[in-house]
Amino acid sequence: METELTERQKLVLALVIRDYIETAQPVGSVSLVERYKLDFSSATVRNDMVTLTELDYLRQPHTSAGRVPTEEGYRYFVRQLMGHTDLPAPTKRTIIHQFYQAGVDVDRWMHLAASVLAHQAQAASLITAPHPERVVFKHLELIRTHGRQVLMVLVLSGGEVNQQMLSLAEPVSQDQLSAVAQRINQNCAGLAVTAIEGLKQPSDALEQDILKLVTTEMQRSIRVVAGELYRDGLTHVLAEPEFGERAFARRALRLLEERPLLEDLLSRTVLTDDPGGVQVLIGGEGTWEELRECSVVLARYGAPGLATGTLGVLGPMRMPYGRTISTVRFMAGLLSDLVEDMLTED
Amino acid sequence: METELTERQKLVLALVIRDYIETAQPVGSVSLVERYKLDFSSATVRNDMVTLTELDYLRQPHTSAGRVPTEEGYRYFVRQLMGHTDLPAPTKRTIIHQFYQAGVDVDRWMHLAASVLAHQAQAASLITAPHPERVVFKHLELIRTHGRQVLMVLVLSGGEVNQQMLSLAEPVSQDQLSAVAQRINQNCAGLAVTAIEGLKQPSDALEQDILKLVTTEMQRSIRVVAGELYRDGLTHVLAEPEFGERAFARRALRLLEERPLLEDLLSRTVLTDDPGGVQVLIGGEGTWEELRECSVVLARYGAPGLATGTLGVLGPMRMPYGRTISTVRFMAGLLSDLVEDMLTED
DNA sequence: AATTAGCACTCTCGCATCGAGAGTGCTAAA
DNA sequence: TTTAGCACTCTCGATGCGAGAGTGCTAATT
Repeated sequence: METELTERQKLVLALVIRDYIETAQPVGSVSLVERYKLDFSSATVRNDMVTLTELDYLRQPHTSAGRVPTEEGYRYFVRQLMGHTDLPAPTKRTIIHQFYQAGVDVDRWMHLAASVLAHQAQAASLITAPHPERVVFKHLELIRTHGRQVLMVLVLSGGEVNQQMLSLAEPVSQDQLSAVAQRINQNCAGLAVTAIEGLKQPSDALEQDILKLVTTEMQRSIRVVAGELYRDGLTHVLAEPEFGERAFARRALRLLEERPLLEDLLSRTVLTDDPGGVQVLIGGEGTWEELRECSVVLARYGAPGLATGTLGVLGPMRMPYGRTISTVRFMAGLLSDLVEDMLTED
Repeated sequence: METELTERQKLVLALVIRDYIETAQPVGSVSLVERYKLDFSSATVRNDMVTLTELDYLRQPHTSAGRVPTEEGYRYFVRQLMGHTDLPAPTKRTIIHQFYQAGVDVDRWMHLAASVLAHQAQAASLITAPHPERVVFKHLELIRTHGRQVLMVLVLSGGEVNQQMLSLAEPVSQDQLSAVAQRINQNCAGLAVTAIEGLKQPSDALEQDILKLVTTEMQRSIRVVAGELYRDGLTHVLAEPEFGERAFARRALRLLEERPLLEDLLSRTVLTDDPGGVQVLIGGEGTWEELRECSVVLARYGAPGLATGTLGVLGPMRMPYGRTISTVRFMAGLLSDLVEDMLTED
């Protein structure tokens, strides 16, 4: 088990990680005692280091170089050693300030959140828009725009709005459209997707088509990763020295750019619904080759059971976990409040 | 003037550029004659090269290395030497095929277009959504979503749709909202923004607020760079050898990531309204430090005077201009057709 | 007058060598 | 159990050197 470490060994591990995070250089026994004014000698540190190396918490790039944390080392650190840190109050105020001067547009909120997160964590950020977990039909509008083009605006529970353009087979007047919309609104208000599908279908062909589209959209909206994806700060990861090898940097950025990869990552990461819960993925966890040198800090936000989204940060494995985790946690809280606000008095 | 080049010198310049684009290596006189089986000697090529170097079309990284094109060299090449190329028919078919299997959602069209463009050009692509140049009010919907939150859906000419969330001071019923929307729709249909502002204002406070918002949105929508920005293929630029220096890559990607920079670029680039016209910006043109090693190929698309957008590609200066330009031109044509379709029978 | 062969010269790049520095592991003493 | 001492290892930067590629110049050729 993990409790076989002495207190001093834990301290050494923590300091090595801390130093390496700062300097990005392998850290040796002598420089460690000097730097942190330890009251035991470098030889002692060396002995502890061999133990830690045998346990696969540390690694040496080559004989006679300093030690570097392994993935396991980081994991142990995050789990046991790090302790809970919280964002300093002034930082919190700064974030809140930046945040609340946006308008009321959800889209802008998300952009801003991504930007703030990326800036604070000095890493790439990603956020999925909040989306309802149980979708209920609220309102439908059909608006004729040009020719046979019709705009369908579908409002679902949780404030989610889908809009989509349709091309009808033949021109229809706005009045006809309004009539269809009205009928559907009366019949379906408050129904979940299954209930709508079970509804006795009316004979009107247009109405039937529209209903089909509505249920399709509702189903699409129920998937885990739905809605828009917001990213920011991609260039931050280029600044890190571990990405001197461009191939690394490309792989990491590709993950953020290609949606299927990202959805895979988000969906395969079982996220607790616990709003304070922040997940830390270190070094791809053996599953994602693209993340070999990276870590991801993820959190779910929103109102559990009603509407949730995901937000996270991607950075180098050598990442200030304490700070990053508390930033992510704090932002998740902020966004949860926002969702809460949107849902009040439903 | 530029006609002081002999035919052979033009040929040499063209070949040097062509070779450099392929190999990314400085090209020397001997390898040039060998590679392209020229019927004059390397010494002759050398003589031409000194001329071209004096004219600032070529440059040598250091004495006794091969020649490399300068920005001026590329410009001359694009302007005079390149000749009009067109995309091969099979490629066109492929693109069209990929393209037309998207749905009818404008948002998805744009995403897809960015993706196709990035893939074809093997570079970073960017597209701005089409937006009307003369905005006319068409339709307004007000939908109560949650609590005092109201969704405003504003349909403008050209099929542009704005949606925005409002927080009202106090709760209003859906019926009241519909009534207000109906009144506004009747009064404002077909009016431009100025006409609406000149309208005698009704006494209803809510209606007045909404009208204010409507005109604000219409004004926002009229700006040159408006609406959503679509990007793709950012990682392609990392693959190019010139970005071995990470600082370069970062600067270039920053330009694409930070909206203000990008808007500056797009707005300061005077784009001809000519739909076939493709603009080529080589090496930042002395204005954009971020683009020192890059070139940008831009085109306007859409229906001039009605609704237009911009699309473009960012890649290394060492870029296959012929292919890229024809790809951009072709995509601009496709998107123009799309806009055309949306506008038919307005 | 334009082109070409020949040649000396220059500069980069890859490779090997070498010494300094940092760090380790081991052993013996405290 | 901790620590001092020491021999050993390995990287890294500097230095030197030779091969290769390319240039510029001059003189001969067409």
